[in-house]
Amino acid sequence: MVRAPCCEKMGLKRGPWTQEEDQILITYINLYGHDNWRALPKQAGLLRCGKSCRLRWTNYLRPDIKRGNFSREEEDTIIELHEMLGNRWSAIAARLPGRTDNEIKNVWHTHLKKRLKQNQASATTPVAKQPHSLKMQTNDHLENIETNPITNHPNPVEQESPQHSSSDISSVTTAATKMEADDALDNYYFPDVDENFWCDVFPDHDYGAMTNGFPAADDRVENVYGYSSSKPDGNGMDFWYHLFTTAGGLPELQDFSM
DNA sequence: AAGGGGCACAACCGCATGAGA
DNA sequence: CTCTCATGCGGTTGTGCCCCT
Repeated sequence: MVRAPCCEKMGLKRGPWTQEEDQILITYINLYGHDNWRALPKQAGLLRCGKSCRLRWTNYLRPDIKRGNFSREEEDTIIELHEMLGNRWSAIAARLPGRTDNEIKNVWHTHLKKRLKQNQASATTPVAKQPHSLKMQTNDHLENIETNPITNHPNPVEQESPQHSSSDISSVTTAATKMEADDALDNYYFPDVDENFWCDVFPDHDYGAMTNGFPAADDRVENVYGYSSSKPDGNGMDFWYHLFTTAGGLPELQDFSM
């Protein structure tokens, strides 16, 4: 398979984005969408490669991105999903509205891995209960093939989870495992996000609802997920509460509670 | 006050994969 | 069916900031 050249590096800018570049990209995408990332920078007048523009948009500029620290609930969710999916950050991100795969990847490497280590350490103490999230780091993890605690279906996914070591996360996840993980997750109710959600050009009249030049995406997000992002908790965790309760709950989560 | 180390986050790199010609 | 292109994805790196000594 011949790989397309990443970008013609001649004369293209790299490194951190400036506010001006951000604004140009936002304005262009709001007006014309991003049907063709490769052509986008040229048409928008940016000295960046399309890949760089896409990354900047998806990881930072997208209007629905939830900024700020991860809540404890979100972290717990990431840990649970990571158990099931391994290092499939995009799949995990798809289940965390407003969070990007890059963000989740970063928080995993900086916070959660550490936290799992600590849990693992405490789990080695005689009284400590074995945290659910550490099951895969032990040699007796094969027992977990029996039953997925969430789906109550036989599920080898956990067994295959690459998270064999919290300090050395392998990215080895077989295709079969991925499919099985997906099957397991398919038993959940995860609201689908229409592909067009990200591709839609914000119509001109939406500019009236823009704040500081950014389109107000809350309504769109609410419509897509069916949960209000403006609810008092502000975390959208109602969604996860609903998910976990309908799935029979995740008693293991208490292991991470404060 | 200075500087060294660690942390957090943004961005880049390269491979995988799907779509279309 | 094969080839090429565009994009998605995960791993890795670069850099700025903060804290500790």
